[in-house]
Amino acid sequence: MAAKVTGSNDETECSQHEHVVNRWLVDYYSFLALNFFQNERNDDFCAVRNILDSVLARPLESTDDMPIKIRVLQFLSRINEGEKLDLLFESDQSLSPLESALVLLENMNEEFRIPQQDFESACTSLKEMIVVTFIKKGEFDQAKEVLNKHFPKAKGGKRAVFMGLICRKGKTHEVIKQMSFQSFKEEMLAFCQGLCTFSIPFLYKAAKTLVDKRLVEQVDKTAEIDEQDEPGLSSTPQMITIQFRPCTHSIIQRARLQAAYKALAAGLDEKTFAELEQEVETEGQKREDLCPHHSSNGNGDANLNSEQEKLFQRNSCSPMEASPADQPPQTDAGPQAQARSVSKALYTVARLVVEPDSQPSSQCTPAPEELESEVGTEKPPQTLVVSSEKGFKDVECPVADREIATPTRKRPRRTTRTVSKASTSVAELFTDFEEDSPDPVTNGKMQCEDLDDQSNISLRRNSSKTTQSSSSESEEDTQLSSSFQTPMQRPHKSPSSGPTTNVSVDLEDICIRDTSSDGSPKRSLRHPVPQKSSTPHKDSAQGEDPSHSKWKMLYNNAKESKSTWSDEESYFGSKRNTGSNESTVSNSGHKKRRWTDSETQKLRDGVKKFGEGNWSKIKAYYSFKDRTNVNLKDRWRTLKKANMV
DNA sequence: TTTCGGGTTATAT
DNA sequence: ATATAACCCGAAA
Repeated sequence: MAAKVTGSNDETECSQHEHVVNRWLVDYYSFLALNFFQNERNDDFCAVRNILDSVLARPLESTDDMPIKIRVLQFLSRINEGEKLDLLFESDQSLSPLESALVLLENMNEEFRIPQQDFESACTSLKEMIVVTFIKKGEFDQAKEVLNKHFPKAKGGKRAVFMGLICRKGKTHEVIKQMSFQSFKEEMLAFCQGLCTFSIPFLYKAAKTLVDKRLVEQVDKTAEIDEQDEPGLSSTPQMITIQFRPCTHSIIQRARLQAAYKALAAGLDEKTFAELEQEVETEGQKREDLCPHHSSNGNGDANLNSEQEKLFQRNSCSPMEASPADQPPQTDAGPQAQARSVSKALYTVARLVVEPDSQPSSQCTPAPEELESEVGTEKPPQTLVVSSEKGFKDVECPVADREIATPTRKRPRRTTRTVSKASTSVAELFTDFEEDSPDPVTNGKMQCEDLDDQSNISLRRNSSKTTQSSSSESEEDTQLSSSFQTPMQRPHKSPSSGPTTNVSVDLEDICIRDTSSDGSPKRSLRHPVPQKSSTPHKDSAQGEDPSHSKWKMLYNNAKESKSTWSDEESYFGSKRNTGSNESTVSNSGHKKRRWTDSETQKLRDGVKKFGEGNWSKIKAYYSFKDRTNVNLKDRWRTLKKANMV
């Protein structure tokens, strides 16, 4: 807040605003994307994903769970295109969408704390689906390759079945029939929902509130209009509170409007105010027609009305406006202020949208805080009317009940506030929404029906996870950052940067560091090896892409928010622990980081390409997150020892 | 500076 | 408590 206040600078303020708004947008579209994925609305999912790419290219505030959400969406994007083997998410390696998803999954496992069992399960399903997909498409050579790669040794009956099919070039088998891609997608979705909660976004709630409000107003309007029409009013109108109910066409406003109109139209012979009004009414009616709910029974839903009224009363404006914008996500100003200011930097840098390379690094600072969670409150489901869009509908339904979603946030401070909505001022209202979120309970509900079960579960996990995730992120960046399709480039290594970073590798490094609070973008992220993006591209398309950059940014932001800055390293502990040890994490030091399959595979490829012992070359060519030459060497030694090479 | 190999330590079982 | 993967450190090239 401080920042805001001080914000003498318009520019600064604007950029800050943009960060906030973009955060809302990301939240909102992430939510929408998940719903589309869930409802099998492929086109809508892709469209929203593209929007997200664009928004992510802009500076924005991050929240604790934003990084994982982004990762999740990237992951789901790949899953969604899983059967399209011609799509490439990673430029370099021609990985199929599902292989790309696997890489992302492994990175997520490192960056966030994912319950090991869930991870293993998802991983296995994904690996099997990779093989099955190749088999179904008749790509037996690739199927064999991935089978050997991911299921090196015996792994039960399925491996044998797959191998049998591959050998005889058969595409059908009971086992394969049972593995429908649809159920696989559902499984992956369930897994993702366990990783983070896509609570009802602020914008959604705000829109809903507005819609509801309109309904109510209409009702009121009809009632009140009569009164207002009276001529007398016009005289004193102004004083009246503009504030109350302004946004809508409330009566009061009308009076003001009339006065204003008279003044402005004084010498003209345009329509009289009354005529004008008439037109408006006509329009209004038309509108009503469109929305049966409201019009038909003015007061129709009691629920709605009452609730909305509350909102309205407090808010003078449409909810949207009033909302949270102001509130910084977190409660206290202190940190926030910082965050925001930082973001500014982002602003500038960030935009690089166009060029993937440019990366702003860091920047965005995150505001940790929170998200607003909730405006919620509204209950009436019906609001739908307004939303003509299908998309919304889907969303709405679930939501309708209550929302409140509060994601888990990890952020510390926050005064505990109870969520009472009753709070008075508008501002508070929003504030509450945003901050409070603590109620997990409510959260769950938002998800669509199918998910419900899961959602509960997910919530819990999330909470723990998200937290972790925040701190952890290391590798992911890579992914995010890289996301997008870029086909080409490998990493260039950037000029050598310090020892640590070096190589082109991953953004992760970068990101993490970036996060370091300073905000100075030190490392630019380059996209090294591009890995995947959310948006696939066939080859042709490449053109734009801001996508990755955005993802990266997000990432960065997100990370930053977390905190860890200080640490230089990326993961603070992260890794995978199964959970228990945070202590370890906390240690400044590093803990041991287990090698992922993808890393191991890169190492194998590297040795194959450059020969054993040329660790520095291998490290420079491939992106290894936070591995030193010696680490590579040691890993190779381990592999040899285990006869895995 | 990079690589190697022995020793140490964190982690999973 | 044990086995082992991951990591550290000093020496050598």
